[in-house]
Amino acid sequence: MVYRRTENAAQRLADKRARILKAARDLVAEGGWAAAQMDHVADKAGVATGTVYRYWPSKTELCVEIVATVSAREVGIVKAVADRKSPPIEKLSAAIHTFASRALRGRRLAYALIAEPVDPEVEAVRLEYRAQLAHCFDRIVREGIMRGIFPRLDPAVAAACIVGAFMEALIGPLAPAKGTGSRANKHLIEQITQFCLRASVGSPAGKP
Amino acid sequence: MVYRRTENAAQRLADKRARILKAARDLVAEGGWAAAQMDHVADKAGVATGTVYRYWPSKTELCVEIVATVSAREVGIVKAVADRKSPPIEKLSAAIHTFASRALRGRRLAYALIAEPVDPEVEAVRLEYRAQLAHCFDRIVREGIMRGIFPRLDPAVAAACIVGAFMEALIGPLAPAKGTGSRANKHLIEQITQFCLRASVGSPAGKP
DNA sequence: TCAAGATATGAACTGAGGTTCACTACTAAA
DNA sequence: TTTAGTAGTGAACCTCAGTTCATATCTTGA
Repeated sequence: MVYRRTENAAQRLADKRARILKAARDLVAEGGWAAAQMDHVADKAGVATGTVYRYWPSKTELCVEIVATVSAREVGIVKAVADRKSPPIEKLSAAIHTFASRALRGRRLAYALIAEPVDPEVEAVRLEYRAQLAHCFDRIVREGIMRGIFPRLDPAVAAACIVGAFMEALIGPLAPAKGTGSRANKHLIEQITQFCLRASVGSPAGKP
Repeated sequence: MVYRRTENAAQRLADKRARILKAARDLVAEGGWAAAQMDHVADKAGVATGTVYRYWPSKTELCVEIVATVSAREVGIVKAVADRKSPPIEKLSAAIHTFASRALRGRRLAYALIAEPVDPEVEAVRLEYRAQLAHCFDRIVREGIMRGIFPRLDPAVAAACIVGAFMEALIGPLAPAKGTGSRANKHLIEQITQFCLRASVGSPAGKP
């Protein structure tokens, strides 16, 4: 046997996989999926093209992993907000606010994950992400209706509208891209939150 | 000179261009941009691949024309609603309703035009379309605010939210695709309209 | 019917990007 | 210091889709 056959072997392999994954993720964050060409990924990771294929079986699987890891994190955060014991209105506000500020920090990546189509296999994971995100809002809306706080709207449609609204306003091509200042971002997030709250509750932040 | 050099010559050319354009548009409507490969377009139009290039200089220009013609029609319709002399609330409701029912009729095409990215040149036209669509809503919201009917929301953000909301709920991948029945569609459109109205006005259809 | 230009054809070309593989360089046990 | 096995390399390969062009076919005025 050669090379150390210790627990480190597996560790080293995982590290390298992660390094390549990070390189690819960074490229997507900079220029979307189009920027994540395999030779660029290799360059960014500081290895040769062929080496990438020692750690990832195909570009598709690499992309799937990017979507899976990043979206698991984001959904987890929003889900945590939805699981709180506070009133639905507060939860809705917090969930939108949380997601929005995080998405704004990495607009390009958020856009790639949410809106930019890719090949079918990656697309499937991406849609799962969107569905989970919508599901978080669906639950909040249901709770609000059950408690008689929200009007009788269709929770599924409302959830889709909420996701669509902040996606478009935040990271969509119509989003006011100029206002990259933190002040402008704050305003943007507040406006979006108000919009969605008013749509769900009938008045912003529960103040009628 | 050969072939009739009458006013018909130009007409025949225009007809053929249009026939190819329609073939391409139909393909996009069926399977999105990916389905609009040049040889498929040629097949659909009943000509050879090379013939397509006698009438269209490149795939890009063909796609640009698809986006331009279809979106000009849709924006025109929504704009007409926004230009009416009726109260902002009614206009907003009508604009969403109009756009939504039309988009539902051709979901795949609407999705391709609104959400599916393509190559940069086509993208530019596509963004112009979205911007014009948002602009219609921007104007309605502004008018509502000026008249003191709508709360003081940022019209640009609200417009983006409205467009995003109904896009996502109507034709986005999260849209309830199963409910293709006209009853389900009616419900969907109503819910979306209510959502956006409540968000802008504070109560659905102006009934507080 | 014929000539000449217009129109149509589709096989071949081209470039981009994902993938492979014969080869080199390295590591560590013997 | 071998040496067997592992990691790394990058040029070559393959596929796919857009584009071209030499050739064939058609149309109309003479």
